[in-house]
Amino acid sequence: MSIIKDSDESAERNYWLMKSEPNCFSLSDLKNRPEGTEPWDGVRNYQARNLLRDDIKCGDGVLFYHSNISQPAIVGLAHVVREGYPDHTALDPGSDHFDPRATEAKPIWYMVDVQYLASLSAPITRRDLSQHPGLATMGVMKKGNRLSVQPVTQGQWQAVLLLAGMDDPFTV
DNA sequence: GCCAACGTTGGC
DNA sequence: GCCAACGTTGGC
Repeated sequence: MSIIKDSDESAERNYWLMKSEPNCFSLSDLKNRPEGTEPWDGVRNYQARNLLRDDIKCGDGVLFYHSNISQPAIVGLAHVVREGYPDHTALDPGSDHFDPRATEAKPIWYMVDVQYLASLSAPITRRDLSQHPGLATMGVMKKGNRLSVQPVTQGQWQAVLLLAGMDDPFTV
């Protein structure tokens, strides 16, 4: 929530960073989905669940981050096209993300749908981030941080786009 | 492959 | 409610 008074709707937009292991689900996997859209399922962490269920809204911007590889990096942009709804993979005994405690009435786990927007012409690596004063403080850079969905400030979002040499997809 | 950091579980 | 044990994440 911005404290700066602004009648522009863009002031309502929030920004997030979402991690994915590209061996599991990469940015190009997202791009190749129908409509470039995919449910962000399988999150099994309560802090991230709360964000998915309560805070992440349609139209929010997403930095797509590849983790657990030799060069972890922000690789692209996405946006939220459907707000928090029950993650049905928790109910599926055949799913890797099955949770026997989850029921239709009490789903426990939630997800959002994200849609591909753009790939960065060059990934922004952790080294790049660490050398940028405005980005070195990002949550993803903190040692031991393993939140797979985490908030990003508008300033960080803009700094990433500036570094990437891209126009903000949300500005006209 | 190593290992530090973290979240969760479960005994008490 | 405490806390040790454990499993997982994820950078390096």
